Amino acid sequence: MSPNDLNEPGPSKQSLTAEAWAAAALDVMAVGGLEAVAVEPLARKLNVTKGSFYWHFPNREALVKAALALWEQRETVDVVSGLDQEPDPYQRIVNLFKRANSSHKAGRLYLALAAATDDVRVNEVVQRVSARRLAYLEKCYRALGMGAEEAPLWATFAYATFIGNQQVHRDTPHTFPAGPKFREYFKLMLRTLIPQ
Amino acid sequence: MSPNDLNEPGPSKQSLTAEAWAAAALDVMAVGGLEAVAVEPLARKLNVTKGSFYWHFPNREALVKAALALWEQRETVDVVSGLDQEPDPYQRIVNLFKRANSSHKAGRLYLALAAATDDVRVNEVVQRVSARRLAYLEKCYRALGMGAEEAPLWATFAYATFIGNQQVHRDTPHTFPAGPKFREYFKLMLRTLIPQ
DNA sequence: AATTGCCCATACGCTGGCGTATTGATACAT
DNA sequence: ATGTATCAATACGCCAGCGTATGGGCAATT
Repeated sequence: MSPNDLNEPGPSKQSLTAEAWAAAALDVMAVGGLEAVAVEPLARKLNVTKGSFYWHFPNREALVKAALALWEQRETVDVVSGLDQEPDPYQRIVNLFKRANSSHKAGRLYLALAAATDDVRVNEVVQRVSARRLAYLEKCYRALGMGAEEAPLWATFAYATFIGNQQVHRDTPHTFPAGPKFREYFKLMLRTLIPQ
Repeated sequence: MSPNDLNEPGPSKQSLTAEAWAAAALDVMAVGGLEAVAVEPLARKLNVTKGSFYWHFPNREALVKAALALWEQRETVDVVSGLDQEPDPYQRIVNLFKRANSSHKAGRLYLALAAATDDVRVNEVVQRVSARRLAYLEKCYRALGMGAEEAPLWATFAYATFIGNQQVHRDTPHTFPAGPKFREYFKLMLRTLIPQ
């Protein structure tokens, strides 16, 4: 969303907002997981001290909550606004896949959050977001003329595949198809996962 | 592997071994991730003090290394020994899928490790294990008569799908197909991912 | 009986992150 | 100019986990 002008150089005498803290929390979460959302390290990264933090938030808990809320809102808005105006259901699924395989950062963030589902609050949010995505996919498949029996299965199948792609791409970047190979791979997935 | 007789009741006056510590480390890792591999909490769980731990290991680092080695060995042995004696390549892939969707614990463990790939040592091991699995899958597809161009793509596709299944199943257990639905889902994946 | 080696308990200091309390600085309003 | 609200710095105590040092129990050996 906001191209973060924080980090090293940061004069940026603009006062920090709570949302800026939440966004920064998501940033580090994408790299270091939930545990990386720590007050003092974050403050250092933002070139302030925790004195600032505890003005905006009562405690670390609140920051995590805010970050999760921000993430959920981003994801939900993304899905609903961007994609739903495409009339063709086939193209809608294609767009979903494109999006999933493009924004690296969002992918890493999802995986980081999904890895922290031992935390109850995280689990709730991840479940909601995943359920929404699944429901959306199912709707697409039904719009393609698929029955109420098959559609959920195909939706789960497709969703699992593109979550798995993010995972595999992150874990073994070397073996993951790249360049022209990727375009082939992409087409293969599409024609396999969208029966018509 | 070993049905852990540790935990609460534990009289078990058998002295602990380094491998027992490593196994316990993997256990907690499957639930709480890499950060959960902490010396003192683990010692409590094993009904000893860290005095024991620091006899077997020089430090936490060594424990993590040992746990990773144990995991890699388990995974590799699993893949090579159990599956490779099946002659039919089709059935081999089926067995792989069955295995992936059966042992919950192993799945959670993989996801936990994959989530900690910011740690260099973890990343190396995960990469090796994933690469081995992918290579194995590719060999299966080639044995099915697939060309050197297509086989890696299908292997990646299949691997991503069953990694994604573990992920989705963990993150949204409610929406994941269960019981008879799952058998349908399973068959759908098989006939889609194994062209013949 | 004494010794040696294996395995673990206890006690200690160190570090990093959490949360609080207090003070400081800048902007804006009056 | 002076006061007030907003945002941040500093200093403090607390806790949990890491690593060390040292000693204790309990075999097996001699």
